[in-house]
Amino acid sequence: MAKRALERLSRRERQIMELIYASGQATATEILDRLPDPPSYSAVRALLRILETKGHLRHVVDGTRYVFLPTVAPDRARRSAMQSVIHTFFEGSPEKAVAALLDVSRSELSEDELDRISRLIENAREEGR
Amino acid sequence: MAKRALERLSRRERQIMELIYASGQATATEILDRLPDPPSYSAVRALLRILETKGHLRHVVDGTRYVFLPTVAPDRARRSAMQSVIHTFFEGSPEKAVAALLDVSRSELSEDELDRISRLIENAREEGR
DNA sequence: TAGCATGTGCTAGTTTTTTAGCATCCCGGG
DNA sequence: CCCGGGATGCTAAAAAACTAGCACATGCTA
Repeated sequence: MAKRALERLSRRERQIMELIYASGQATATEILDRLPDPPSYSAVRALLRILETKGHLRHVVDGTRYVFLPTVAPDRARRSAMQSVIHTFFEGSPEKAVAALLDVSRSELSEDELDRISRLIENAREEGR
Repeated sequence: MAKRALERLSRRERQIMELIYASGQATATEILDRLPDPPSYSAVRALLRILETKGHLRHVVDGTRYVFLPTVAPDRARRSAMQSVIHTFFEGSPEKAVAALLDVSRSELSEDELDRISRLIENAREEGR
């Protein structure tokens, strides 16, 4: 699957994929509820079918409904998304990205979280040796 | 300007905006060169005009050409993009986002950069007090 | 078991996006 | 001064995206 998959989707397709990534999985109704400028229910279902055809989604049956999931493993999707942001908005510089990240979430970061983040960096440092 | 501006753009519009964010500014020709599945030159120009009309871009004249720039300050755009990724892919957790970030850029992070990143976190910690 | 609520599949049609091509303008060289 | 290259503006039309609505299936409950 292409790395820049999200890039090639239409507006609605992308909105839907992002919703599903954000929640891990979703039914047509849930998506409809969360979609901005919500279209019709049918429209959502049509898009889900298209996304499934294109290979971006799969579904499992839950009683009478379909629950949709990304075909790409969450972990892969995350890395890919992060890499993409670093490239597009931070000139490829992880450092600048971290700065913005801290800046954006400053207010909600607890001491504990900062500790854990520090530790992540220590680990990275050690593995780099 | 809406925070989720990128969300509402069409496929091509978004591709172009991302290119321009990535390079800071660009001419029609440059964009054409970098666009995946490149359309015609005219098509690119039409899209640039639309983006300008919608208020996402502005241009300055450079000799005979137009150089296009985002109307949103880079800094704002960055934060907004980062926030968006954290929300969509990391359940709103900055910690998870940092983890992925380090993971993705591990190979290219020097000791120095890790130092500077550590310092960023120290600063955040102090300001939190 | 009939009726209702909630699902899905599909098709046809509208709307938006995307595209190409032509007319025009401006600059620099011959 | 006249021409060619390289820009832009605009419009019409092709292509893609998006949408609505109908037909049918399933489970629940009165």
